[in-house]
Amino acid sequence: MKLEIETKDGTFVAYYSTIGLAQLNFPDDQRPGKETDDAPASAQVRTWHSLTTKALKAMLAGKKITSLPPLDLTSGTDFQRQVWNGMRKINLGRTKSYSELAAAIAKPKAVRAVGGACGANPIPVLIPCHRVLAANQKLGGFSSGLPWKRKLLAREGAPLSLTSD
DNA sequence: CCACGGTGGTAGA
DNA sequence: TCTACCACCGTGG
Repeated sequence: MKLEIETKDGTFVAYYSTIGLAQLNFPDDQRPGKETDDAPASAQVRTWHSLTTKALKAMLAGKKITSLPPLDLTSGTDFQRQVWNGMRKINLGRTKSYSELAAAIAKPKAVRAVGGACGANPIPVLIPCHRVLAANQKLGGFSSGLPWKRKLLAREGAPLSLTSD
């Protein structure tokens, strides 16, 4: 099930499975989604979508998220889910480096793999992959465009010493 | 600044 | 299996 979200920053696209929110795309991001059918959204999906919309707009405004729909992370591997869970613990306005995050899930040497897991994150913004920086406070990468990463961090007031354009 | 080796996980052949 | 990627990190010119 595919539904759009209009924001001041463009139109995001959310995909829902029977479990919950499965994917969120940035505006103009053509990442393929798991669209199953075009039946009308069930009452449950509409409830989820309203939560997603509210949460996304809060994030874009740099505000704290109060509630989230259930997330369908079954597309990821165990390792990727560990990483995603780990980064959901990073608070608003805080950042962690890839190596700190690797240490947080008890795999201090799996640093590069953590980077890979961030890129595989199907639900950016709500799973705050943008709060993960490289070691020296450098920006690192971002699959859907570095400008978004900068923008999100700036909106929530995260410290950005070096921007490494 | 750049080059390089050591890493762990993933996708594809 | 084996191999070639990586949103990394430290060290060393």
